[in-house]
Amino acid sequence: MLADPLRARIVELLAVEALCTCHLVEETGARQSNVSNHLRLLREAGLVDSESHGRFTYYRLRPDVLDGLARGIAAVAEQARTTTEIRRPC
Amino acid sequence: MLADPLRARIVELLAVEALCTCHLVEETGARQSNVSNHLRLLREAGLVDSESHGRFTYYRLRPDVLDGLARGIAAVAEQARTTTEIRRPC
DNA sequence: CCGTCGTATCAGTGAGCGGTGATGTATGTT
DNA sequence: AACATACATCACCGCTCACTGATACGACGG
Repeated sequence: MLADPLRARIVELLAVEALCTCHLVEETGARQSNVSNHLRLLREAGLVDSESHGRFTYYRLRPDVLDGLARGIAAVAEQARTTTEIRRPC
Repeated sequence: MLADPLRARIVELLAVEALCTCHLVEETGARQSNVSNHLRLLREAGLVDSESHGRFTYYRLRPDVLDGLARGIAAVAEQARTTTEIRRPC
């Protein structure tokens, strides 16, 4: 999900401030339909919230979701760190 | 990277204990070549370490790398949380 | 030394995904 | 009402990538 370059860039930009699609199109240099498609995926993944203001649609990140993701990875890391050195035989 | 189901499963399994390829093949039910290919990617990504023991190759997670990943995501979340509500005009 | 086991590598294949252009849909402006 | 703007959606194309089967290679046991 975050592996895609354009999606990662969008997330970076949204981390700084809430932006609408046209801003993201400017900043990334990507086509409008392309940006819109990625925003759709991010929305469906629950990573961003969209808010309509007239003709504009502002997007912002959902820090709680990102935190949950970070926590999940950190938990795996922690579990790996406390791994017993006993190895299962083949 | 972690989005792939099989790769995610492998990481989960390796979080519990160090395992060799044959174990991962058993546990996941995937083909040996498939598992081996994914382990190659995980190795190249620096997420796992491999250690040869005779015919066997044991894999273990690198908690520091996972932690770095988690920290990176948490940093973005934190930045997003302190975002000013001032919006750039269109 | 030959066969088996554990693993890595490779070419081929099919599905999924990112990118594009065209079109649709509101909203705002004149 | 007519038009422009901001955005979403859709069908199509091209490429990447996960998966497979075959093959190669080293390690061990007979």
